[in-house]
Amino acid sequence: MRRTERRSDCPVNFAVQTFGDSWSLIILRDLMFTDRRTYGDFLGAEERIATNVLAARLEHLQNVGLITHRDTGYALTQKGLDLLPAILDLIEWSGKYDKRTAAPRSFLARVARDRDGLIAETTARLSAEYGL
Amino acid sequence: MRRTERRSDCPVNFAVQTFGDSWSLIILRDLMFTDRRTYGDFLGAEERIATNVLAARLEHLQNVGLITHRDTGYALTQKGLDLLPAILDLIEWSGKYDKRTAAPRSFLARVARDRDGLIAETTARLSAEYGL
DNA sequence: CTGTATCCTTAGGGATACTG
DNA sequence: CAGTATCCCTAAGGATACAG
Repeated sequence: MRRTERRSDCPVNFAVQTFGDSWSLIILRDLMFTDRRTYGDFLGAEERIATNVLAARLEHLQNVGLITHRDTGYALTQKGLDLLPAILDLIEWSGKYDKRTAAPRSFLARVARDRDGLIAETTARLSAEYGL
Repeated sequence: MRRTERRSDCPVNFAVQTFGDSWSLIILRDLMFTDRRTYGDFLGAEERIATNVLAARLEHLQNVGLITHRDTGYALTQKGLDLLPAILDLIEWSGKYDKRTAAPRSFLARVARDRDGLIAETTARLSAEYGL
């Protein structure tokens, strides 16, 4: 994202400019689908983000209101949790087109067959954990 | 995307690394929701992409199989069209959180109330146009 | 353990002139 | 109209040492 000013008021552009870098979605994924919650946890993720980059992304995600920082670690905000449907769609899409995908077949099946239920269930669980 | 090798087989990562740059989704948006189909059309979009960048993104999107190039202009592939649900979710999310969003209220209302219907309708229309 | 601070590199992007 | 070709530049990312 070279240009810092908003390129347009298009909603797709808003999304791209808000979390369309190469690490934000990875961190949100961790907060949604894994038990990683702390700085050290995120560093342990398979993708091997650099320490300074992680710090920068965490700060950015706080600035745009997608996460907060508590004593227990980082937490999703409602705004961040509201990206769950979109991210599930991305997972479903990748599951369909990436032959090497690590997404469990059972999970992909569930997304395809019961997307709404999965969203409801996951939202409930995460809302409880994050106190939303 | 500094690292060119795949960072992991996580489906979220696959999506990020496939179209997670700052222009791919803008082009896909044009092919889904506007009548822009040609190089010149894309250049005319509000976001003002540079000519060389556009050419590079169009080539990339062809390489990853999201679009094709016909005499009539660029077209979505099935793989590209399959990103419609995710993009609609992003639009819905931006509509909710971006005060300045240019997304028409009527469209946002439709997405919220009848997402499945909207997807079906749009998919049908675009499938016909693109011959999928 | 949770970050900062540095230093460095490069891909991505921006501007613009040009070509078939 | 549909791109190429250049040149340039900076933000994003990577590596690693250090600090509280």
